[in-house]
Amino acid sequence: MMTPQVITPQQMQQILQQQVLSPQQLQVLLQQQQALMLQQQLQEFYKKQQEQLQLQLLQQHAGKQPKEQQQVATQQLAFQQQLLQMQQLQQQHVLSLQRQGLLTIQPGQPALPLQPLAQGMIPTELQQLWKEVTSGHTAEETTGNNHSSLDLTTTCVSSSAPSKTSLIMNPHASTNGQLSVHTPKRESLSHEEHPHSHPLYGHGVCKWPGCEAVCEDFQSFLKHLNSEHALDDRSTAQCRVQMQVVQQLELQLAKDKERLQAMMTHLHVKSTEPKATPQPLNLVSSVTLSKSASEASPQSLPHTPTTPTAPITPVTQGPSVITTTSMHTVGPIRRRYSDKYNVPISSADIAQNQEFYKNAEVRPPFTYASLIRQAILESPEKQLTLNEIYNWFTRMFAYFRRNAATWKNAVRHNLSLHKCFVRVENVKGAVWTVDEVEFQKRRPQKISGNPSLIKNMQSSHAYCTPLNAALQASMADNSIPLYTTASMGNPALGNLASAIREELNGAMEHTNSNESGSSPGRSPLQALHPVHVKEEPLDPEEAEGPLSLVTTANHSPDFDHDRDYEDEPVNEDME
DNA sequence: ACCATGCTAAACAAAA
DNA sequence: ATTTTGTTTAGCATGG
Repeated sequence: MMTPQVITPQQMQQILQQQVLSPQQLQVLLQQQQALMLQQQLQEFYKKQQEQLQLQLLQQHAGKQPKEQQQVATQQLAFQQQLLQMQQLQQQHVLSLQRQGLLTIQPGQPALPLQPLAQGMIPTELQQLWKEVTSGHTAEETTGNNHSSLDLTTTCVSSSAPSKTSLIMNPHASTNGQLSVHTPKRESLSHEEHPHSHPLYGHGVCKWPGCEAVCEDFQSFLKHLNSEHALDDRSTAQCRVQMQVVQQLELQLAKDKERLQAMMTHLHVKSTEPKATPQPLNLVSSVTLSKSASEASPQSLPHTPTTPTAPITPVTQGPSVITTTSMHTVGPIRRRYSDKYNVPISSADIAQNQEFYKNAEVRPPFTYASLIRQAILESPEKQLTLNEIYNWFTRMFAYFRRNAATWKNAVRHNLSLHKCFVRVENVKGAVWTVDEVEFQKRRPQKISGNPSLIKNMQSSHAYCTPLNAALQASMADNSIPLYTTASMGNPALGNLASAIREELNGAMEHTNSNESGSSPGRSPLQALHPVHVKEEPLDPEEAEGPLSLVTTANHSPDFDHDRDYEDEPVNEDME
C-alpha cells in the first residue's frame, strides 16, 4: 500500500510528534528504566555486601563482641528491606513494561488492514520514522538513502508478523512464546498466581497503557479488553508507542549492561549478571536486529558517542544521585500534535538530548522562539547575529540541516515577531539579544507542578495518563526546579544543565533592568542600542515572573565552539 | 465557537 | 543585480 516514497522531514516530524513517542517521551521512560536497572545493579552490590557482612558476622561471632554484631545485623536487615522494596518496584515496572511491550508487538503492525491513523500514517512511514528514532545502529545510511524504508518495512513485518491474529482480539494467546518467561513473577513478588494471568490484567485493573479500568474478574477484563482496546486507531497507536518504548528500552538496556559489565570488570567483581551481552529479549529487539541486518550493515552496535540512539542521558548516576537542584527554562515546547502521547520535555532535556538531536533528524520539540533564545543565551555575549543563530540551529539540530529556507524564514519571522527578541545594532552589523523578561511574559501557563506527579511517571503507562499530561505541561512550560527528584526516576536533568544554568544566570542577572545593562565591562553592548520596540501581538498585563530561576553565581567561561559549523551542510536538502 | 499560540508561506523592503 | 536580513500578513493546525 502506498508508494514507498520518501517522506519529508516535516512529515516525519509530524508523525513523530503525533503518533509515536517523541524522543523525550522515550527518554523519560528510559530514564525510569535506567533507574530501575541501577537499582538492580545496586542489588547486586548489596548482595555482595551482605555476603561479606555475613562472613564478617560469622567471624565476629566466633570471637567478638555481640554489640557490633547487632549493629551489623540491623544494617543487614535494613539492607534487605531496601532490597526487597527495590526488587518489588523494579519488577513491577520492568514486568509491566515488558509485558506491554511484548504484547503490543505481537498484534503486529504488520499486514493487518489497519486504517491509517488519524494523521494518515502508513506503515511505511512508521517504519521510516522508527528508523529515524531508533537510528542508533543505522543512522549513517539512514539519513543517506531514505528509500530503504521498504526494507525496513518488510523486515519488521517479517519479524513480527508470524501471528497475524491480533492479540488484542485474542488475549489468551498473549503468553505465546517469549512472553511466558516473564509471567511467573507478578507485581508483588510471590503473590497469587492466577490461572488467568494476563499481562494486561493485574490487580483487577486493566493494564493497558493509560487505561486502568477496573475489571472485577478476568472475564470482565476480557470483555473490557475486547471492547475498549479493540483493533482501532487508538489501540494501534498505543501499540506503536509501546513498541518504540520497548525498543528504546532495550537499546538502553544493552548499553547499560555493557556499562555494568565494564564496571564490574574494573572492580574485579565476578559478574553474576546472567547475560551481560546485549541480547534480544523479545520481538522488538529482533526487529531491530533484523532491521540492521537486512540493511546490509552487519556491524553491530556502533558505539560511537555520536550515534543518535536515543535521546537519553548517557549515564547519570542513578537513583541515589540527584542530578541537579535546578532546572532551567529553555522555553515552551511545541505542544501541538496530540500530546496524549507526548511527554514533557523539560528544559534540561534540550541539553540532555543534545547529542540526539545533533545526529538524528528529528525535529526538536521546542518552539522556534525557545530555540532562538537558547542559541542566544548560549553565546558568550548573549547576542548573536542572524547568521550565527542559523549556524547554531544547524549545529545543534540535524533537523535544521534541511529545508533551510523554511526554518530560516521561521527564525526570522520569530525574531521579528516576538518582543522578546531585541535587535541591537552594532558597529559591524546587528545582533539579536533576548529580553528575558519579555520572554518569560509570554508563557501564560501556570506553574502547576507537583512532585508527586512524578510518581506517575514511573508507571509504565505514564505517557498516556492525564496526570502525566499535567505534569507535562508544567514541566514543559515552566521547568521550575521542582522535578529534580531523580530518585523518582527522572534524572532527566542535569547533563548540560550547568551550561544552561550559566547561561541563564547571565541572562537573569539583569532581568529587572534594561536589556543591555550589566555586562561586565568588555561588552560591546555598550555601543549598542536597541533599534525599536516591537508590538507583541499578545500583551499580558501581568508582568510578574513567578518563575524563579535559580541563579548560581557562575559565569560561563567560554563557548567558543560556535564558529565551526559555519558552512557545514546547509544545503543538503533533499528538495 | 472562540481565542491564543505556533508554524509555514510569502510578499515586500532595506541593507549588504 | 543578487543575496541577506528584517517586517509583515495570511492561512492553517492545535489546544484550552
